[in-house]
Amino acid sequence: MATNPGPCNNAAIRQAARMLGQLYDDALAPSGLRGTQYTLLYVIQEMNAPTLREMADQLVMDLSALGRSLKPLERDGLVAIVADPNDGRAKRATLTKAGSKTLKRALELWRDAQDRFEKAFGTKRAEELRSVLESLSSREFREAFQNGAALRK
Amino acid sequence: MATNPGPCNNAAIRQAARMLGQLYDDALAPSGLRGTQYTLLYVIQEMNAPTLREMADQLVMDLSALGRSLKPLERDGLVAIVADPNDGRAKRATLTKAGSKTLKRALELWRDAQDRFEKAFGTKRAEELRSVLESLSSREFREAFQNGAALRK
DNA sequence: AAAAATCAGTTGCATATGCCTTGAATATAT
DNA sequence: ATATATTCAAGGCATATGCAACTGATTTTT
Repeated sequence: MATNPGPCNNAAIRQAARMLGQLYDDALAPSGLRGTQYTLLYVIQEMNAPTLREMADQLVMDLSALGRSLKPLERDGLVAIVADPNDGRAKRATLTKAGSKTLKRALELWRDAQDRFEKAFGTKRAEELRSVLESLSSREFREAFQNGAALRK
Repeated sequence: MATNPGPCNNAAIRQAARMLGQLYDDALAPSGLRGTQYTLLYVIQEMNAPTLREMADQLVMDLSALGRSLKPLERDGLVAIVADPNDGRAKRATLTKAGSKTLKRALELWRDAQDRFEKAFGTKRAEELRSVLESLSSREFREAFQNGAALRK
């Protein structure tokens, strides 16, 4: 039974995130990227030069936090932040050649980690995990929680 | 379908943790505690003056990270770190009177948040969530992942 | 008992994140 | 066309976390 932080959903997810974060960080280490950085590069490629705002929304993260997280990647020449030609306020994140290359390399490591995850956790459970996490990250859930109301599916 | 950070388990759990963290932080705000701090106080009470090492193990977190997280609580007089009488190396975390009081107050806020969570997320789903998170945090899973093997259990 | 291996915490260094404020640019309302 | 509101990003400030190096204390070897 352990003195688990109570069945606190928040504590539980943070703990699991810390744990998994380390495993993925280790797996990606050869690429020089941390798990979070891999995600950033991936999203930049996927969204094709998104503005920081768009990226932050996509990742459900604070804009300033995102900006800071990109700094190390910029410094290391993997990401370039360029002004948006149509909106003087916006800036877009793009992958440099080195960034694309690093991402490509990291993708392989990531895939391997993902595979090991499925194997160790079980396909069924993994499916279940992603499913609940997706619900958690949804706007619907947040609103339902804030309203103290039930999730209307 | 959105450009979800790929079905990356790591990215997904971090995202969900960020989201939920904010909701719990908001809920606990009246007590002056962040979600993580609430957890620390709770664990200290639950484990009854644990050494930092014991706490760190329980929370599956880095010892130095724990030590630093306790600093603000110490500074604010909610937690006191005392030397272990039997082991010159160890230190134990204890709640001060103010700490207990704050925790008690926070507990109510937490319970409310937890309730809203169940209601918004659904009891069944909540159950599912805690179940997968617990598996994730287990030593067995970590080892299985690292060995690239399947979880024998 | 002396030397060697371990263990608990601390500190330096670095990333991850969030909130609030500020400045510049754009969009809206009048 | 102006004044006003909104939006994007940056900066200051603070917590959350991890790793590696280091010190002091305890345990294990020899």
